[in-house]
Amino acid sequence: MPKETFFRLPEEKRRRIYQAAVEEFAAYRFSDASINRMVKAAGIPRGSFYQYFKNKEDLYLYVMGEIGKEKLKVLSRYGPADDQAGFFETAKSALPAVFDWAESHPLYNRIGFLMALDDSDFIRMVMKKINDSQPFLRQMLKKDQAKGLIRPEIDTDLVADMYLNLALGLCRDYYGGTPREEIIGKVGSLLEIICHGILA
Amino acid sequence: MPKETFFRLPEEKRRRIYQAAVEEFAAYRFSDASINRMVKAAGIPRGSFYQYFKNKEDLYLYVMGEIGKEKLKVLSRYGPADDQAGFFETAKSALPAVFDWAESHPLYNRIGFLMALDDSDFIRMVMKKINDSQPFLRQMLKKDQAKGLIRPEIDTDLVADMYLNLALGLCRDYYGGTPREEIIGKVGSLLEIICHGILA
DNA sequence: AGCGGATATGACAAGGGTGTCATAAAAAAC
DNA sequence: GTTTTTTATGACACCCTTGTCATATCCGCT
Repeated sequence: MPKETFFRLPEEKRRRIYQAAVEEFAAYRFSDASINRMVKAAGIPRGSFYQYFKNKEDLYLYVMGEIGKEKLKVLSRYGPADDQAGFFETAKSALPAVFDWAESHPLYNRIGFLMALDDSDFIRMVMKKINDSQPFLRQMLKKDQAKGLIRPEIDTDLVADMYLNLALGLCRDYYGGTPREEIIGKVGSLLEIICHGILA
Repeated sequence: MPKETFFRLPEEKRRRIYQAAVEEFAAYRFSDASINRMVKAAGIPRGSFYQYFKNKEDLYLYVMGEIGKEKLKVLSRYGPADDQAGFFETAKSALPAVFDWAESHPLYNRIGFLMALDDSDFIRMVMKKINDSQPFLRQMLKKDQAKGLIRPEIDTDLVADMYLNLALGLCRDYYGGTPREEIIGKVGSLLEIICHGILA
């Protein structure tokens, strides 16, 4: 949690600092991010930073919190998913929304991606917390299986991990320069394969 | 390539340096590895290192070369895979060999794993070189498709990427503490799902 | 105007990293 | 034994990082 002083700052300055932090964390993994660079970009003296935040971890958690808020706001605009829709329809229909999110918040998206490349204890902890707070995917698969849509011997949690892993790989391709159209095509193909692979 | 001086070194010292380098690269990604730590572990003065190697990149490439040699030696012991065997049988039957390799060369394996967490240009280049030199998996899938074992509309290169990505994820689980038996079970299930997903 | 708390600031300490270089020592050649 | 070549070595210069702290400045209140 940032210190009180930070929230008492004039709006403009606070935004400047936030922006610089986001850019730093989108350019470097948490472990490689530098407060020196960040304060320079924000145009504040180094000492001030420690007046606003306890340390780098504190800043990171604050940024993650803001990203979470924004994500919730955007996703809620897409309305609650059809309660009866299965995993595949949901995954497919959510694709545009996911891409819209990624392309309208490229920096936020990059921060999320870079988390997967960081093996520090701190980031592991953060990722675990985020994962535990988003069990939608897993529940949806379990529901589909209960309905008999998915073969009973399939481990749905494994499928969820599979999907998330593959998504991460595609995300990497995306940052490697593969164009959006191609990625969308690949996601479709992957879903198709998994679909064929687990359906009853 | 190390400098001539390095190869003229007494066997014992050379091995000591190599061992320290392997341990350093298995403990830290290339970008985070420190020559300071390495020379300390090897018990040689800092200046000597630069007498043997041009820089960290030079050392890394040398280690990778040695690992490659060792891998080739071990894999060739398992004999050439049946030329008629398809992707799934091969992948399944190769599982023990892969695990044996990983468990008998834990440090080498860790180095390979850590490469995937490094996004420096240098490591990207190294990974690309390694990937391009091992097209077995891709060719095998194409052959299966030509035989009509795999549906014609499937993009086999995508399947190869899929498999490699998933393997990487499981590797991560492995280092996260998931026991060998569980991983093997998961690999089997994943192969099963992909199999069902792409077979004709 | 004067006081006091909040804020701003850059120097500082202490640690890390890399690569170079002059010199010392050892080895080899003569 | 002297000269030449090879190797060994740690100090050095320069870069970076984080977190602290004494001091300066600002701002609101009396």
